[in-house]
Amino acid sequence: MTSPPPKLDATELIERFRRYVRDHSLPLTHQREAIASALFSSTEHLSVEDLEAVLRARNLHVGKATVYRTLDLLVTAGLVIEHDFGEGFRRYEPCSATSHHEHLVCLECGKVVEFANERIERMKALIADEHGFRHHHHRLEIYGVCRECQGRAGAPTGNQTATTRESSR
Amino acid sequence: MTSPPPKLDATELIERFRRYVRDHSLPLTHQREAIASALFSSTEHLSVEDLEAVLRARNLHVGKATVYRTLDLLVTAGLVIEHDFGEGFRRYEPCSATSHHEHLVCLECGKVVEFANERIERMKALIADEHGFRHHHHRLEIYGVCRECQGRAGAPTGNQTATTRESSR
DNA sequence: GCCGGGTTGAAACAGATTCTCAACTCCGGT
DNA sequence: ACCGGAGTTGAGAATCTGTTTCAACCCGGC
Repeated sequence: MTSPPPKLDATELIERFRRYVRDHSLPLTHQREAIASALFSSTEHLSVEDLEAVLRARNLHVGKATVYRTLDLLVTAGLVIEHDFGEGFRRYEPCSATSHHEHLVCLECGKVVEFANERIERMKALIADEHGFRHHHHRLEIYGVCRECQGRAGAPTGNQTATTRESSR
Repeated sequence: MTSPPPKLDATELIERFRRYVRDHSLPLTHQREAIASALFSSTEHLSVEDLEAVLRARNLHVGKATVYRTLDLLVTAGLVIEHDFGEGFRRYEPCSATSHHEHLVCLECGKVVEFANERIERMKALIADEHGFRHHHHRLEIYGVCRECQGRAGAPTGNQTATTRESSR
């Protein structure tokens, strides 16, 4: 009922990206490859800041405008999913093999766990129907404290997953 | 199964706010009353911009810093709920009598319809459990096109509810 | 190798929210 | 009613994410 969704691997995604770019007669620039590869090589939900860190670690300099533009392209191509967890900025996730999944977000360490639930899927369609809405997409996030963080209970936060950062907003 | 949630009325909420402020030995300023009263008198999901418009219409000048600070106070007091519908800014809603409800958001006109669903409520608790999360809160929004907007199909948008505004982000 | 359209990047810009800090207001004690 | 001090206010500056601008540059077809 809830299962860990396997990801398409990075090379497969890169390949699809190349195909997409080619098929749309867009130039395949170094920057685009660098950004796509950096994002696809991660299984986290990366923010632009995270992504820039990865690029920097690889000694690549890419302007932020290009990062944003390429992310938009990847989203349009359907290879990347954009998330807004209410932190004041967006996160990007390589498109997984499983059609749709929801997120559990840890309020302490920022960890994000994915889950899929067929029943919720059906229910949201039903509810949209009931209210005369043509369903387009939805967003379900459960916020709480993960098992590990419950361990060091009440600890005044501190550590952060690769995916995370102190979110004030 | 899904029902229109009745709101606590404005005077009740104002009263609670006064009590909260008093009990915490905070000064009850004109600005605070003005902001609370403006927000409580609406059943919409107001943005700060909306709220400032209401205040302006009442011929009250309140600095935006104060608006934000008072909203934080109201949220902390548990009298107002903060929402982020991914528009790039937040909306605020007077705390309703019904414990919890979700939102249907129209992508065309920005209308927000509320609904409550006991089954989803139970399910999200279950799922958090399954993954070892101590559930804190969640967020479920269904985005689609409302009946009215389906009527003038494909119309390039345009009209907006009181609650809304063009959202680019 | 040449050309032209699409891309890039630095910097300016935009919108929401927060911070700064001097002036001011609330309110309890007198 | 008056004082004093703690907390609040507001104008503007600052911050932060994200977008736009535009001249220089790169990709890919010829």
